[in-house]
Amino acid sequence: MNKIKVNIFWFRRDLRLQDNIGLQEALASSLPVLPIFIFDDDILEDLPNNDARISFIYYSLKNIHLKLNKNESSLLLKKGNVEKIWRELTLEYNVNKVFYNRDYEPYAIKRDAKICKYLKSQNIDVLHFKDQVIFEKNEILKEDKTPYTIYTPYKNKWLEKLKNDGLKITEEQLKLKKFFKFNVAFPEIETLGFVKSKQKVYPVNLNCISDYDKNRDFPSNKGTSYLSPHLRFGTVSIRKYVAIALNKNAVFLSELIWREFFMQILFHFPNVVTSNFKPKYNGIKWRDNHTDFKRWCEGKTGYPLVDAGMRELNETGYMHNRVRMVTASFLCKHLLIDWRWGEAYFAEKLLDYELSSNNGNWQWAAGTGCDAAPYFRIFNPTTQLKKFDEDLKYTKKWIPEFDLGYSEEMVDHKFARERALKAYKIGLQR
DNA sequence: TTGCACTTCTC
DNA sequence: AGAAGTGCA
Repeated sequence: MNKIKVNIFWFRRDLRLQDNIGLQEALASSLPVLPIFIFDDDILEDLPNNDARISFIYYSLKNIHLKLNKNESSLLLKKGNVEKIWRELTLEYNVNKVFYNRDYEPYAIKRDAKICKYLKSQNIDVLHFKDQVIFEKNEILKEDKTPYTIYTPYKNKWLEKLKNDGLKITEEQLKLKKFFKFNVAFPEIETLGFVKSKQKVYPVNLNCISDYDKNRDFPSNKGTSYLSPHLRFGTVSIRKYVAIALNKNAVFLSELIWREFFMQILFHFPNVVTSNFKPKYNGIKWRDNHTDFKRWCEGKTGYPLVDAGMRELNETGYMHNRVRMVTASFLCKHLLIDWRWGEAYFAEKLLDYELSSNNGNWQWAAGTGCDAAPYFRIFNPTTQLKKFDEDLKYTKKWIPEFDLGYSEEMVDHKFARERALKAYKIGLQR
């Protein structure tokens, strides 16, 4: 039997048709392009079947599929062991080239290396591209060619390089005709074994960007961009938003640079996944208190801003940035609980969960990270509430029973503060 | 080597 | 005003 000759584009965390570098390259190749996505069992096994991120991925893919349908093509959706699926694909089709966009997480790097090796053993060319960042792994380095570990000099170099290189956004018309013509039904979400999540993903709020620096710290303001889940799964192009930020707001742009800063930290220092970036903090003796941890998770600490934040997270999969700092600081400092516990909880709940940012920011809050908050800087959850939610609008939104008299604080601030300072000091001496 | 600078504060 | 140290040029 004659197998059909195709090139394959492999969607992963770039779930869009517009300004998708690897996809553009695939469509510029000489063969019809078969677009595929694989739900990876190794990732899925740790997630409940109604996980909101799975639903978001599913509907983003369906969207792509429907657009392809208008051009007599389809998105080929697979689920299972990634290596096994690639073996099947190469049996079914005569694959000439495979295109994808690079991913920099430790798991993805390992997985892609394995798939590359297999494909090359089958004499299939593999072409991969930078798409999810402006500057990747080794593009922003110090004079001595080592990676930056301090944000500000990294940012300065990043901005300088952008100025020199310019921002390239592909305005090119999508070559829809180049997609492989075939028609497969797109499976229902239940057929794949998933359950549609009740949590919703907000569209990007462009309006917030021009006054981002003025509004972003107030959780009841409409100052949130809601961009993060879209950047996480690539339903929007980072280049588009960097271009907007360059015109409109330097603080907003700075947030996008933080994203890349932590991505290159994770790439160069993958041990941060399990260890303190600064080993001198390894001696801290955390209180492994499961009861206290549970109260934090459920938003029952008695500190209104902490509890409102945790409840927002539990209900919606989002949490305002300012409140993320307050809740994280509270767990690490007031409760003296290992930042890894908090990191894992956020990883489970956040719609925009990104290993590099989540890890980087948790280590920042704990004081163990690169360029972290000093260990003796301990957020006062009451002062933070007064500063950033004075009218209690945010607090009351997430704690409806607030007015009926709010519960007692689970730990006294002054006591907890001193306990943390002592534990960190002793830890540093160990 | 030395001087400068360091996301998001608290009391 | 103070907290302690160190990455970077």
